[in-house]
Amino acid sequence: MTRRTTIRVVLADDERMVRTALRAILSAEPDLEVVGEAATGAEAVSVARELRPDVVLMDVRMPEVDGIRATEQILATLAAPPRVVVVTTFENDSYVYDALRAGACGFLLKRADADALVQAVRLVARTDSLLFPSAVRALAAAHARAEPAPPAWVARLTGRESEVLRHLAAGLTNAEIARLMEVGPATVKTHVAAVLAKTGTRDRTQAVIAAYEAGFMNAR
Amino acid sequence: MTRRTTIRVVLADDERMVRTALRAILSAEPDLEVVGEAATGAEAVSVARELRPDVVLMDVRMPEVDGIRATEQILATLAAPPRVVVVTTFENDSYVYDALRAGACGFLLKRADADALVQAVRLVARTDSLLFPSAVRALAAAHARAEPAPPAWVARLTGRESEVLRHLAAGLTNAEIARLMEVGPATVKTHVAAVLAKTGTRDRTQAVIAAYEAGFMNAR
DNA sequence: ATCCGCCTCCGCCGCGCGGGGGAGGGGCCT
DNA sequence: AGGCCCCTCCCCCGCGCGGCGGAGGCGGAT
Repeated sequence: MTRRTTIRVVLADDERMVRTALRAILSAEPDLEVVGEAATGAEAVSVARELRPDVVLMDVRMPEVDGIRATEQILATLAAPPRVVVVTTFENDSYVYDALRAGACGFLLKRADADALVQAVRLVARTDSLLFPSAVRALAAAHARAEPAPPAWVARLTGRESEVLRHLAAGLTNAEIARLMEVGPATVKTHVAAVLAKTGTRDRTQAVIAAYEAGFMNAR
Repeated sequence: MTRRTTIRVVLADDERMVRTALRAILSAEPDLEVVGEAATGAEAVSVARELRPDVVLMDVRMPEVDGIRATEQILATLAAPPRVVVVTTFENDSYVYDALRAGACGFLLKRADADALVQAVRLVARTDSLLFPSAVRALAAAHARAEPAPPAWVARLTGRESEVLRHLAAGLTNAEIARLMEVGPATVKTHVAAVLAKTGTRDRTQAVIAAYEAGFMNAR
C-alpha cells in the first residue's frame, strides 16, 4: 500500500535512443528512479553488480554479451538479484523461452505504451503477483528438457530418411510406409536400414526411441 | 496513456468475503468497475457471457465447475474473450499449469497487496506486456505434452507388465528383458502380449510410442 | 471351498523385419 | 568425362516377434 522507497531501475539497451526514451518515461514517475544504464550485456552485469537495482530492463539483442547471458550472470552472481524484465520487439521472439529459462520474470514489448511500462516495472518490483518467477521457471525447465541440442545424426538424415523415421515413430510397418510414400516396400527397407545406421540403433523400436529422445517429434 | 473508458471486471469466487474484499479494493479506483460477481464456475461463464467484461478474476477452487474449466469455456465460447486472471492461495499450486493451459494470462496470489492487485488488473486489461498469453500458452503446451492425464490403460497394467513396458521403451529384445527380469523368454512374451492388448497396440514399437505419449517415461 | 487375477512356463506357426549384396538412374560438382 | 550422393528396386537368408492355445501354482476375495 504505502511505498517505502523508490524503485531503482537499470536500463540495458544498446540503442541510446531507446534508453533515453525509457528514462524519460520512468523518470516522470516519482516512485521510480533510473539509477544506471548499460549499452552492452557485459556492462549490464557490472552495473547491476555495483548499483544493486530493484529492476533491470534488459534488451535481448546487444553486442558482446546478449541479454540472455547477461540475465543469467546477474541472477547467478548476486545474492539478492534484481527482477529482470526482458524487452523484445516481437512477442513471438524465440529468445522469449531462453529468457524464461535464464530466470527473467517478465516481458515487455517495445511497442508497449508508457503506462503499461510503468505499471509493469512497479508490479515486477513488488513481485509475487502476475506470473511468479517460480512458475515461469518450472515451465521453462519443462520446455528445456523437451528439446536440448538435437543429436548430430538428425542433420545427417536425408529427406526421405526423415520421412521414414517420422512414419516409424507413428508405428507404421514398412508396407504401410511404402503405400504412404508411394514407393516399393524394398525402397522403404533401404531407407529404414539407413536410418538405423545413422541413428546407431539396431531395430525400428530403438530408432523410434532415439527420435523421441532427440525431440525429433516436437519439430513438427 | 489516456484511459478511454473504465475497465470492466467480473469477480468469480465462492467465498462472499473474498468477493467483497476484492470489490472494495477495485471500486476505490476510478478507472475500474466491478460489473458482476459469480460464486460458481458455471455462474462465472454465464455472467461473463452476458456482461462481456474486460477482465475476470477467477478463483481456482469453486463448486460445480472449477476455475480452470470455467476459464476454458469462457475463452472458447466468446468471440472477444476477456483476460482471465487466476487467483490462487499458494504459488506452487499445481492448478497453475492447468490454468496456463486453459488460457489464463496471469496469476494473482490472494496474499498480494491491494496495490499489486489493482496494477495487475490494469496491466492485464491493456494486454501485450509482461508475459503475453501467446508465450505462456506455448510454454504451457510444451508442459502439457510432457504430462497430460495418463490414459486409462496405465492403471490397468500389472507390476510385471509395467516393468516389461519400461524395458520395451529402452529398446530391449524379449531375450534381454528375460535376462534382466530373471525369468524365461516365454514369460516375457506373455507379458508383452498383455501390454499390447492393454495399450491397444499391435507391436512393441507402437507400445513404446504409447508409453512416450502417455508420459509413461517421465514418471520416474 | 471356489473363483479369479497374476505370474510362470510350454509348444507351434506365419510373417515382418533386418542384414548382405547388387543394380540402375538422376542430379551435382569437379 | 568421371565421381559422388540420393533415390529407386531386386534377390536370399535367418530370426525375432506376435498370435494361438494350453498348463500349473499361488494368493486374495467371496
